[in-house]
Amino acid sequence: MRDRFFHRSDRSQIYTPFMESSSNEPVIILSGGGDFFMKDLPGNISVRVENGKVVEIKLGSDESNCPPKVKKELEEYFSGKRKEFSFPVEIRGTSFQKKVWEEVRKIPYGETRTYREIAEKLNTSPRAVGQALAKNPLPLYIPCHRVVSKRGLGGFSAGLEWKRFLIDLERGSR
DNA sequence: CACCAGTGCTCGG
DNA sequence: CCGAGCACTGGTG
Repeated sequence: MRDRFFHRSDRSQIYTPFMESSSNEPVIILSGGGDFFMKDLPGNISVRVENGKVVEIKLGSDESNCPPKVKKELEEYFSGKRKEFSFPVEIRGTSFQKKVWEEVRKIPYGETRTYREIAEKLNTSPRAVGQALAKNPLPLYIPCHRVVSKRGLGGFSAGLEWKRFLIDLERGSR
């Protein structure tokens, strides 16, 4: 059986069975494309898989073809039926970034914390937390949209529209 | 050393 | 109450 996965540089087909790849080749799996997900998402999404694990989720990317397991979980999440993900991931970052991301993963669905609150738990500064979150390779899975500034929303790499959307989604007002 | 997805403070509307 | 300016912050390349 052949699936269609893509190199970042070269979008020609490469075959790698999802979750079973033995090669070390970086593989890109893309999703989105119009009605692939719910119609009112702020944008499409792409997912990158290497050696059977999701290593990058990109909001606002407009390509196509996502592994079925991941697609299913994302669609459930976006329709409000799923609160956590079970697909395999590999989290890549510095040790500090991993600490921040781990802490952020503890924030319950539908709740938010401030950058300062996260910083205090880790004995660091809000600024450093923001900087680590800006590098989050797995938005949604590492729910950085649940971290807001003390006054307003704070920032979001994929755009504040996404951040608002995700917070509203989890609040159930959607 | 110069960036930053932050925060608290101080002014002036 | 709001916004602009400013100092301070701590990890990163």
